[in-house]
Amino acid sequence: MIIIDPRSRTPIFEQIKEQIINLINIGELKPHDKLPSIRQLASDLELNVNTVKRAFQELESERVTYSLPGKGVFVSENAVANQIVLENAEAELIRILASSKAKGVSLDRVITLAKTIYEKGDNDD
Amino acid sequence: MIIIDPRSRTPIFEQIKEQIINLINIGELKPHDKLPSIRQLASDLELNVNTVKRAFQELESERVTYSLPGKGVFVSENAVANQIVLENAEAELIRILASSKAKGVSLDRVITLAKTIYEKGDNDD
DNA sequence: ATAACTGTAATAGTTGTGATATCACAGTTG
DNA sequence: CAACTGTGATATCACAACTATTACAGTTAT
Repeated sequence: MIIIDPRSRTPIFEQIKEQIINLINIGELKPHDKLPSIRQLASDLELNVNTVKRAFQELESERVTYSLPGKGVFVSENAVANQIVLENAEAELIRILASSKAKGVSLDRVITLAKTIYEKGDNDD
Repeated sequence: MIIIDPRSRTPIFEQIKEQIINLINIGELKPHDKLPSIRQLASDLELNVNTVKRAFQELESERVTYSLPGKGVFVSENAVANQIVLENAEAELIRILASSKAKGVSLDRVITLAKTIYEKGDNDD
């Protein structure tokens, strides 16, 4: 369900967040679906509970999920294309785009790269 | 010449690198131009010498500059649109684009943001 | 009610990184 | 020689990511 790359510069808790959000966006997870338990996921991914907890905590603070102590963590009603997530993603993207421009990456090149990434994979047909 | 934002999440040494590279790309700094001395720049920006040193060190390892101990640091002959810098910038951009996609940012939105950023400012006519 | 699950909380320790503060060394220039 | 330049090394601080461990409280099924 979720794959972690320990060697990535992207923090593990971020990878978890990202993949859960993606699963929601592609419809693999639907509103009110139950996520794997923090302990179970930590065990499966061979991570510490705190790491998974942090990912889930941030997802909840961004209104992607809600948690019921004792029961589990669930996908929020309005989780698809979540506004807070979108805004954060765009803010980061804008930073990197400005940096790319400063470093000499052309606009055409940016668009080419974007199209390449968006075209490949993750079809749900 | 260079402006540092201490509150940015981008490390200071990265900000220095980026702005020097940008100055080179827009022609403000030309090959064999002398950069301000490490100590001078550190003093001007109210930073530690080591922080500036690190920026300059990485610029040199990326062949953007070369240093002559006792004389100073200078812009490399082939510094414009430097290959190593470009590749690093693109690698980071690709990561963020993949992340943006996962988080639900549309391709159209990416292109719009890119165009906005690339259109404004920094003209050298 | 007890066992086995769930999320939550707190503390401590490790590692890596960004940044500072200092001191020392060596080459260059006036 | 004095004053500049880059270089090197060390120590220290702060913060972030991650792990380890222990504990507490709500839920569910037997």
